[in-house]
Amino acid sequence: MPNPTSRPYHHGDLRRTIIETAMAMLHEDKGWQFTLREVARRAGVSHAAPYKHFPDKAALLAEMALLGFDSLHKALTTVKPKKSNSLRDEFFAVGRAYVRFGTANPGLYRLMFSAEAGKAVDVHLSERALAVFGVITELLVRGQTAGVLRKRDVRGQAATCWAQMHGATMLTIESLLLIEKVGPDPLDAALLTLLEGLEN
Amino acid sequence: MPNPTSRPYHHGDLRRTIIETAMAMLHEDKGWQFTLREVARRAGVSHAAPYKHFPDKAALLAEMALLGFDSLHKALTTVKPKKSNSLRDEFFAVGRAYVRFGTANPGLYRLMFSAEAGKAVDVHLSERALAVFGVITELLVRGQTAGVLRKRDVRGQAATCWAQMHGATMLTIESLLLIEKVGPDPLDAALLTLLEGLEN
DNA sequence: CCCATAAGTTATCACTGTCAACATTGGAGC
DNA sequence: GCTCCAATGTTGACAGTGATAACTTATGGG
Repeated sequence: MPNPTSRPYHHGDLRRTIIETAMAMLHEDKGWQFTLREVARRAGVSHAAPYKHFPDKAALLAEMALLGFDSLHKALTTVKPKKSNSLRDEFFAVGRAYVRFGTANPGLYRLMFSAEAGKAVDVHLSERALAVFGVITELLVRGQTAGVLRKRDVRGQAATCWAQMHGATMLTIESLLLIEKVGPDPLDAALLTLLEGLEN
Repeated sequence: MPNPTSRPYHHGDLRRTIIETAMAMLHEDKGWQFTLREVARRAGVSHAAPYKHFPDKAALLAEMALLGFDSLHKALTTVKPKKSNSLRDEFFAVGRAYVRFGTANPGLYRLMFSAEAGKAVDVHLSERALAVFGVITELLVRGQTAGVLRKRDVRGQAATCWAQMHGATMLTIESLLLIEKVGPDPLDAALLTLLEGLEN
């Protein structure tokens, strides 16, 4: 007979719970300890239960990384510059949103670009990860057709922008771009310099 | 009596051997397994021997990261543009040297900017790590005084350059800047765009 | 020559990822 | 409504890891 005070034998939606618990742990970011057993413990489930939903620790991490790319993609596409419709404003808005996502979720962001997420290449080349690249590309294409940006290879430009944003994000996360060392607002300075290198 | 065929009880220079072995393992980069015990095994020493020279696994990693920064610093300072002395050439030479260092030593480079190297902040803020930042800054200052570069806050410019190079390096290491996806030479394109954003 | 101490070893602990064997349950088909 | 199966969860085990303690060896300054 089922004990009414204890949780039922079958959890019901353990897969989601595991991911959410793991995300929460990643968010706490305590020195990058991330044990599968601790996830199970926090989810109130035995240490082997996660293996019924993920073949591997790496599989769970890969799943989380992909969710991170989805989240980042949404953060970039839902950003709306306040009033002006100028490409410059949009460029800054997207850039700030990107870095803000990273600094708000440092553990997740690190995971997304870490080799730990299984065979990293597979994760990164996933459509969901490339969607982020697509947002930048689309923005640049519009800038080129509007005549605001120089007409160069747009993939190269997009790679440049991505590298700049990724670099700024990582250096911020790792506390390398300390404000007192590097000036008042390194991000805006970086975005401005980058934009001016792209503009006509 | 000492057995002449076996290694002597005291290794003699185990600290150096450990670091070199660990560096070699990092260079092989086989999926980022990095076991202290495996290091000891390869060094032909018992699994607890490294603890006589490093208090921690993190301490060894931190030491290696610092050596990496030294190495990167040397790579940047010893680069000599072939003939021309123009700042543009030097800028490209330094940028290429930076990314080349990262792609040539992906494991080490990842470690240098990874949170795993102990309290990462301490490592990064070390004088030896900031020396790399200094190389960029010095180059920019010269460019500004020569009137080639815009006279803006040089720390912000240096941060921008560092972020660009770091981002390009990481995206290359993680196989994200695939040539076929992104154009013929994303690095040169990025450096050119960056430079044009800095120039007068 | 002696012996304190640095430097290496073995043994052990708690913990992890992973797997196999077992237990429980919800639900599809009769 | 009953039965059985597959999905889901549990327990127990194994090898491998970081770390520490207790022990052993050799080296060099007095």
